[in-house]
Amino acid sequence: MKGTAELLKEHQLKVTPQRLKIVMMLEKHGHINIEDLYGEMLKEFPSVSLATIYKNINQMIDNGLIQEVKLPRSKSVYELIKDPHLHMVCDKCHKVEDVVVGTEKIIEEAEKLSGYIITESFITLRGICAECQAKQ
Amino acid sequence: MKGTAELLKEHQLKVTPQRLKIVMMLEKHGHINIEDLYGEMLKEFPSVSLATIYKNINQMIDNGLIQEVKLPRSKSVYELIKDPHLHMVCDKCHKVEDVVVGTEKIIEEAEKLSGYIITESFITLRGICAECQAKQ
DNA sequence: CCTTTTATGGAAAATATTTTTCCTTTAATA
DNA sequence: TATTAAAGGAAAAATATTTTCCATAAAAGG
Repeated sequence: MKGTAELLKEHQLKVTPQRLKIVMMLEKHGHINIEDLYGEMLKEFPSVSLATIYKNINQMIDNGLIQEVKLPRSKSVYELIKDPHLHMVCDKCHKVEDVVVGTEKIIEEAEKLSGYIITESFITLRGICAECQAKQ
Repeated sequence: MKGTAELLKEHQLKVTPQRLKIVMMLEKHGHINIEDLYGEMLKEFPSVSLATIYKNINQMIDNGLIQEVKLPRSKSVYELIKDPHLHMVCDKCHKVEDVVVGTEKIIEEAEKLSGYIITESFITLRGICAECQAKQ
């Protein structure tokens, strides 16, 4: 397993305590929004600034370490970049999960119908997660 | 064909000149963001307020007439609600187009893998449109 | 039509979100 | 260590969105 500090260095980002914490939060939660990230950061760095959060998130995006995930009906979350996957959002508990599903069929059909050459796909599915189904 | 005023009435929205213009812009452009919509509105209603744009857009969303489309790397656009479709965004000219593609396969596989019951899907594909390919 | 009711539009203020500036401190590297 | 470049934090600025308040306009009934 790759260390968090190494991950930062590989993306040309100096290793600072704040950045380590941000990446560790992403590793732990998978997906997190600015507000929640700021709240968590405050616990460990009581004087951290929202500007620091934004500056770091934007740099991590620019350097290809993380990406923004725009979700229907809610604020964007951020995640470490990994193999292509789609997102599932639960309408009840609002958790976000990754799922790896083959998308070649859809992409080929869309290319054929539209004439586009497609370079990237963004797929989000809304529904009720298994746990919330069980709770009803 | 259905009149614009009727469309508003069907969604419990009073017919006002400003609302007619907003819906006509959506009918004409297909997709438009707040900034561009405001710019177009100003041409016909020089004293229109951005608050009016936002209030109306939000009401039209609440009443099921339009929906927000969140796009990667750019501002949200709005569109009239119609049959399910996915969005294609051109990296060169930034236009947004609808394409109707069967998504059952992906959704079934995602449901099976995740245990979710899926109620809605949001798919956006990035690439180069046919016209921009021809231009190179 | 005219009146009444209720919602809308617009101006301004308020709130929320994101970015920038400026200066001190810290990380990297020699 | 000493040096250099970049990062963090406070505050302000910029941007985006929502709310408030009131005059006006749309809808519906008489």
